[in-house]
Amino acid sequence: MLKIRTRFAPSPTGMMHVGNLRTALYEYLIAKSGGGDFILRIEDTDRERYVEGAEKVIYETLAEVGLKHDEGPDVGGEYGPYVQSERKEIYKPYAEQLVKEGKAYYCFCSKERLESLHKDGEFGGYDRHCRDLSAGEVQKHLDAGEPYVIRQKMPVDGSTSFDDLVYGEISIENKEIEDQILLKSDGYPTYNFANVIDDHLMEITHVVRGSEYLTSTPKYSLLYEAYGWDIPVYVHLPLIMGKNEDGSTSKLSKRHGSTSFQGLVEEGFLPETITNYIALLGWSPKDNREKFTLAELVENFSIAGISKSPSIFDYDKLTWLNGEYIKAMPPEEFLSHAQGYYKEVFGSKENNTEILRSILQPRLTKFTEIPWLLAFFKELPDYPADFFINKKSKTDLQNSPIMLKAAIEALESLEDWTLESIHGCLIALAEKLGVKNGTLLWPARIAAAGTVVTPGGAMEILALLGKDEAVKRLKSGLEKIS
RNA sequence: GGCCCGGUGGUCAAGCGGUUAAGACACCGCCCUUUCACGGCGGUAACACGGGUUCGAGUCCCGUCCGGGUCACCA
Repeated sequence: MLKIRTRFAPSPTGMMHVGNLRTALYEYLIAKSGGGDFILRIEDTDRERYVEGAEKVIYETLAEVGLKHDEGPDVGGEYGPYVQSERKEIYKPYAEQLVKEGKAYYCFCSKERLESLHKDGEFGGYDRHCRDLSAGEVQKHLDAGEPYVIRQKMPVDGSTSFDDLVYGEISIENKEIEDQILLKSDGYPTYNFANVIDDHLMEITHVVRGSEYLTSTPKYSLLYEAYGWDIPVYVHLPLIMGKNEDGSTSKLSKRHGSTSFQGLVEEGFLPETITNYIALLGWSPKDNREKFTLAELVENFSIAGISKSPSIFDYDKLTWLNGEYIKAMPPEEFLSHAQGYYKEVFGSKENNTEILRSILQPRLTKFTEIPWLLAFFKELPDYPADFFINKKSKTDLQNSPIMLKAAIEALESLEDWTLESIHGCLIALAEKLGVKNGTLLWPARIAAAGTVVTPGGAMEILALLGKDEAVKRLKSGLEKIS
């Protein structure tokens, strides 16, 4: 059996959309799960849409998620060059070969004429105006230096079908297929044409792409047939959709939220979360597993698990998954992600990263939440007295001052200020006072944080605050309700 | 509009002729708890519709409806 070769063929036109990334991921998985090669090819035949720097984004994104390509513009390979603009000279002879064989022809129709064709009602394609020009006429136009494109002659009757590993056999009437342009008037090949030539030359075995290509695939097959080449295995992927505000769905786009890999990362999603999540959009493993590293995906992936129906990108589930990844992080890794955000809150002030991690790690879904989660450390919010009232903890405006007063006294005499000592001190105090822990700790936490919802409990917050600031806040809380 | 593809809870989805129709996210409730979370337990919620085929259909066939894709000198 032939070695599997798949290719990711993005156009450098901007950010890396999650749909594209998912295609790249599946191409990588198909290749790697079968011991094959994954190739990167840049398709920049549209010089009008070319965006400076977009190529770099492609390299960086692939590197960041770990989709290492075996061949490509930056790593080389035996089938180069891997940038289509550098392959420009390759395509023309192939197009001309078809002209010589009578399978393609020169077309001198102006853009205006083509446009007028579209305006007149239902017409669905080129009217083949130049298809039967005589050799003499063609030569005349050529000699006059008129711009031309080369079009492939498509069969007029019958139908063309192909097999797709996901969608099965698909058949399209040939009358639906127009005489497609192979070579544009600027000398560049069209996407469809360059794609076929390159895939053949690069010996790509599996063509993997979004299902929006399903209806144009017969055109590809017809090209392979014209050259007498083997047709590759087709694997079309269901589309990723977004949900609109009115409840309808459409192709995922900006109005649905961040849709580029970069945007999601900026929002706080980890690259491994994104990879894991998009792998599950349109594919499911045999078992019910949800968490996969890239290596585990390679092990478990199979084309049979790809579904046909489009799926909606769900930010809620992505957020949950991100939290799972955060929870599973070893302490050092957690710290390296959190450090920058700690600085935003604490500045250069030293802080107990171990306590911070213990209160943050179980509840974080994104590291970007840290600043607002910890905002009360930076500055005590102005809070109303009735925050001290809590039914479950049995606290009210009468007993809260008593609790605070007792806590201040006990804490002030505490010599070393550690989580353990504070814990021991306050638990003992509650017992001494004959109240449940909550009755003492609720007011303490409110006074220390000035907010009802906090990561961690009273003790962690007091410990992190440091003795001076902690006592100061407790006292100001006491004043508030005295 | 023509053509192509799809249609299991709000979302991701398992299911390949016989199941009480999995699981996950979200949501709700209970428990735990020094708050909110986390965690544990439980709950609400689905085979688009109509015809066939079959002893038996979410699973196969046809039609309808709905959704999406595609109809460029874009990729």
